[in-house]
Amino acid sequence: MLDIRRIAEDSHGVEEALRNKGVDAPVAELLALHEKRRQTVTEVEAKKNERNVVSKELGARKRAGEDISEQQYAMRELAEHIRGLDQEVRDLEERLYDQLLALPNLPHASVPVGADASGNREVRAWGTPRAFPFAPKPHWEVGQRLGILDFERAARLSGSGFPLLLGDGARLQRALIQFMLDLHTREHGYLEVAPPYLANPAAMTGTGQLPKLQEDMYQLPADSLYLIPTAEVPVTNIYREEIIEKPLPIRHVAHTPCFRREAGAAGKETRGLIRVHQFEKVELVKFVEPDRSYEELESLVSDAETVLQRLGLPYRVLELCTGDLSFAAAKCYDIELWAPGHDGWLEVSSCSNFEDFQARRAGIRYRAANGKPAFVHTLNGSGVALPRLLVAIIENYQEADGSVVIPEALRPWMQGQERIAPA
RNA sequence: GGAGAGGUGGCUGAGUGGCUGAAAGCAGCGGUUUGCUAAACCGCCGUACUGGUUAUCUCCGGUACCGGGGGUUCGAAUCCCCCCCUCUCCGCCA
Repeated sequence: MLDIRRIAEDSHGVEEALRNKGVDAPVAELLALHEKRRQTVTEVEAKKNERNVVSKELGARKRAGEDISEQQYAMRELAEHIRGLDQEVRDLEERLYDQLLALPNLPHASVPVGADASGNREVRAWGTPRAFPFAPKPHWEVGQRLGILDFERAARLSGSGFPLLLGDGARLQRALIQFMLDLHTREHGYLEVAPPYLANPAAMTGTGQLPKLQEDMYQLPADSLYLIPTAEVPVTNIYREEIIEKPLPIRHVAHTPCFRREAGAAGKETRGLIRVHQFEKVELVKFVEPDRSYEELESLVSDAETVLQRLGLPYRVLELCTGDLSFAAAKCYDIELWAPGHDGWLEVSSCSNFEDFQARRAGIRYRAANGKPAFVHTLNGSGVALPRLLVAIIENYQEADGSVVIPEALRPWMQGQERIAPA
């Protein structure tokens, strides 16, 4: 959520920043609501002061045995007036709040201006795609022949877009999760957490999934809960409505399943494991002091990159332009893996600095150097998402005979197994 | 799911209609004492909104907040209603 006072101070700057993100913000209307609310609050508070003063006086006179029924009648009218003004303030605040909740975050000044993904900038690339002596196959062919992926039976269970891993496929995924959790906790200083997979509307609003992205989520209306689309939601909301007293930064890593409806998506970009309704992900989340959040963003990206480097998978890092930034992000890097069978790049991580956007929505604060409460900056990034990581491993490490070599760095988590061969 | 108990400031814990933004203790901050540490003593010590003042971190007021929402009353932490959460017991269950 944006700070209405910041909008008031620099309405033109805010308008332009939002336009770069492709949003036409009703700034004038927001400011009018804000001003009207302030006036009404001032008015009702004066009335309440009067009520408090007179009530105290009436109490004393009543105890002294005076007849105060006439004044009580006048006070009843005052109370009625106050009730009306209170309602007016509530209405104004609700309208203002709803509008502010619908506004996306402002892009950071360093973010390149652009309308869509074509404006993204490659900041670096790592690794060299392997030269194949044969035509590399897509992962769904390799995986189905190995018997580690079964899309048809999965569809019978749940519908299309739900993965079913079998045997060494399931085992490979489990090993990758362990490998990543161990890496981030032992070498990168993250504290592992195992959060709930269902979250309430307040949590979803805190991180920015609500109100805009309601249609993208699986809902459980009987219990007013949503299945989490990412561990970002439960982990970031751990400190909702708190003034964090422990020292910052706080770095958390969590492995969770993620659920996304992905309504409308279909075609080449969704084949096999590339875009699914349910997937596993290891997520990194940070709570940091505002003046350190951009260096923490760089180290976050680097922590995710380490996973791919250890596994020997070629990737590139993109800096997203203003038009491609997600709703809540001020700045974001995507990491994309090379997938030779798919013959394209696959996003496996998205590392964002939300600055105080989520913190303001969720009420996550810390004590600044002057002892006053202030909003933290929140960041998160995948470290990394499993299905596309599996795709990249299967496609990059496939052999002519249809087997898949297990990356050396992963073998300790696979009890030394070196390859997945046809059964 | 059923029955009961309870939700007060960072923590513990008083408070059943006005004298309570809230006793007391702990923790924290500042100071005195001290060779250092500790102890002792003194003071400070919630959040948000809002008016004025001021150099953005100042100062002086006001309003609201004792799980959330609504109500009764001139006046509610305190009385009533609904909801949420925690604990105990029973039931169910991985």
